[in-house]
Amino acid sequence: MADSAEHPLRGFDRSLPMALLRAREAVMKNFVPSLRENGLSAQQWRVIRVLHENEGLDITELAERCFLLMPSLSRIIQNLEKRALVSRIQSSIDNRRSVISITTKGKVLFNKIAPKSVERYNLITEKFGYGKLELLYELLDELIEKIEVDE
Amino acid sequence: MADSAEHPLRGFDRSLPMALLRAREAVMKNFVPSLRENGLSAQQWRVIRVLHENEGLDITELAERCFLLMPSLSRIIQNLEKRALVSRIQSSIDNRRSVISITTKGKVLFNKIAPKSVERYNLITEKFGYGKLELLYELLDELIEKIEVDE
DNA sequence: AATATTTCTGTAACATGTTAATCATTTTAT
DNA sequence: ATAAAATGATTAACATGTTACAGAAATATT
Repeated sequence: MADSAEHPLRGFDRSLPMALLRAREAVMKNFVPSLRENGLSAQQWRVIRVLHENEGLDITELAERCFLLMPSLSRIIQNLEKRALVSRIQSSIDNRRSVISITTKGKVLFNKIAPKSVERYNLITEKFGYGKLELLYELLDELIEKIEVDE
Repeated sequence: MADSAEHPLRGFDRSLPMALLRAREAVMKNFVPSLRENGLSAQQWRVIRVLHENEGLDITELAERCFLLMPSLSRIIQNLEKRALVSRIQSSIDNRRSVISITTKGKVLFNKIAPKSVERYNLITEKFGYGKLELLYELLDELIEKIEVDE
């Protein structure tokens, strides 16, 4: 009864990855432009934000927390470094490792953008409802957790 | 009381876009490899899938249904066309318009991959629970709807 | 100590995301 | 009918996603 013969492929509009993608796009819309005004992509903003929360991370750790793959992050750091928004220090203990930090200039940019992020989040909370938002977080966390068990 | 002074920027781990992205990645993991075995990216699969559901779409319509931007879709179609998985017919009514259809070869590939997609979906349903999954869909739909009102 | 293995990081190559610009074809306005 | 505006699709240019590979340094094994 649970075999695929009785559960044909869901209509594309009802596929879970698409629903998640659409929701993400809706949430990000109207925030990306304000990032662009400040010369940042969404991914660059992720890096700045994580480094602001947690100064001095090696690139592997940073990739995990930003949920970026190493090759992408490698290029992003090179870009941000050129613009002096982050700095790189070679570890003296382990010569393979680089430690990345946010610069003062990066912090200034963070402080300029952060209020817009908060504003966006507050608007969404207001429109959708605090309780539902919390419920959504719980469901998403549980979904991830249960999928990733023995996988 | 709802001003940003009392609601500072959420920890990055609790940001809604990240939660949605992580959930999406978890859902797609272990399906992308089986696509790759068949020489398709996730986006190419989306196009094949939508064309299988709905044969004969112009590129603008296809972009909307696949949730792809036109430049991406334009390249993807060129790729799939070279591989004879889709075909393009110039509209005789409107010379600007191209109508894209899935080929027999494309349908064969679809039928090869679709069961794996169903299998993946069934596994997730089993692990997460049917009721919760439906609830998640409803929440995501409502989130999108409420965000997009007058925006 | 010498070798093998693992780890950290980077590069290569190609596909896609994203904004802007372009080009041809319709459609609208005058 | 003609000029202006809108539309469908593509290309350009750059950033990122993704898999595979490579190089250097640390660690483990022998």
